[in-house]
Amino acid sequence: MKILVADDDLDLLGLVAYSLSQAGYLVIKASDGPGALAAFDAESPDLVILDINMPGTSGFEVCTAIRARGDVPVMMLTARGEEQDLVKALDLGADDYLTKPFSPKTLLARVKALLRRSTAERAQAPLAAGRVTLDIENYTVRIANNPPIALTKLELRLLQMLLAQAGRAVNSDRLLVQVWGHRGSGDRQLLKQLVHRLRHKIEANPAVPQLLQTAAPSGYKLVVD
Amino acid sequence: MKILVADDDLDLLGLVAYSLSQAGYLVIKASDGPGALAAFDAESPDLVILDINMPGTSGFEVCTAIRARGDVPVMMLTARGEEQDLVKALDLGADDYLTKPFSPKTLLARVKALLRRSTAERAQAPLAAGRVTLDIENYTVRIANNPPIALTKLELRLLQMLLAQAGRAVNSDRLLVQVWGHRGSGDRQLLKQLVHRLRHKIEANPAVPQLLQTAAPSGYKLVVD
DNA sequence: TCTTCTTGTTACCGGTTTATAACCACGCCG
DNA sequence: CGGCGTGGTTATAAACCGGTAACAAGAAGA
Repeated sequence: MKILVADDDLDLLGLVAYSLSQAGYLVIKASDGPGALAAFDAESPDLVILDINMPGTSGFEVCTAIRARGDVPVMMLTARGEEQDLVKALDLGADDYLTKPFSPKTLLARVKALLRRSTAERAQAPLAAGRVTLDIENYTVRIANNPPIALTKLELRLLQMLLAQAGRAVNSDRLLVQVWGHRGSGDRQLLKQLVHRLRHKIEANPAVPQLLQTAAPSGYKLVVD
Repeated sequence: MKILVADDDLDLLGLVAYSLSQAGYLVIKASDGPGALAAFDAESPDLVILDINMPGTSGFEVCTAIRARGDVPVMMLTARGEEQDLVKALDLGADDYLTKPFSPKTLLARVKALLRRSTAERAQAPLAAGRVTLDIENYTVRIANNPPIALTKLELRLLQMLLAQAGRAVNSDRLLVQVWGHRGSGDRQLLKQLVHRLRHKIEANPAVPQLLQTAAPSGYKLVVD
């Protein structure tokens, strides 16, 4: 998870960045408004933390600009007792705010909550690579421009795993665990069957697979080109 | 918009309720945990404001119970300097919190932000989509220009959930939780029956559903054209 | 209280999906 | 050549799922 932090107070910036990176987040720093926007465009972070009081371009303007670009969650930082700011920030579309001073613990808790919420909202984007498009919601695949093909639960999961590593071979044991869970590990027959059925669905000629190919020495890969 | 407020401090409860109702919200009050849950089930509010420190059932427990029933936004109230509580509350799935004492202005700003976010998330779950119009007050649906059809409580909730995601498939487990709460989770038979009964009410030919269709491999969707 | 409507429970049917087993073809290596 | 491991295929059994019916339990209203 990538987090953009913008604050002109370099001490605070360093502290916030340190706390976040300790917690495993990748942090991008900016010390003014224009810098924050440039970094936003370059890095497309998953979350933005903005100080309201920055010289030049204020946090408000940056927030507005970010809102215009998409729905990345934005957290505003404000000095204590500036309720005006807070109301304005939330009206501009900020998702949360923190009043300085705050503890790293609080920061992390709020960041975590925001990220959880936003990833939960997305979650349902179609997964695609090359000519293969997977519609997880409707349990269908679409190859090139052909009509969508209905999939079963297991077929979907197998394709999902292969698509995530599109073009590269995925080990059989790994697939077994990912599709069936640990229960099925070691049972190659399950995978054989599933591949067989899936090929009959998605391949023009199942005997000579173009998409779902066998990869030596023990695995499969999805060729998407 | 309906807001449920639960606090054992009756002065504060009154103050909060007054501020909110002045702002045009419909307020339901509760002074303890069990009362809050009962009111929640009876009124299905759009937002819940919970004091953490209540005698008997704590705000945490109430919060957990509400999370289990759906994704209504929850705001927690906590006394200053209780960061443990705050972290715990957010981990339990609370969406926001306020530290006492707070001004009515702050309260309203946060409430507004939470409600805006949740309604945006729900993709403005309306009472109507395409030719299907749901009258929640009167427990009726209207299909195209036909006369309204009376619904039971469960039928209404099911339609409400499907209508909110009109056209898209909704997972059975999700429906079970949303309609029955966690109690019914895992019991597909309940859903089967409800769908069956509902189809007999709203479909011209229940055997070939045009509106309430089965979505592979485990869900239903409302087709509204 | 009695009656009616709603909801929950159990059972069964037919279809699909998944699991299990057996068999074949192929390449590898002694 | 012949065992052995691998992947592909076929066949069959078991599990699961959705739809339906019938009935019991519960809630609501007269």
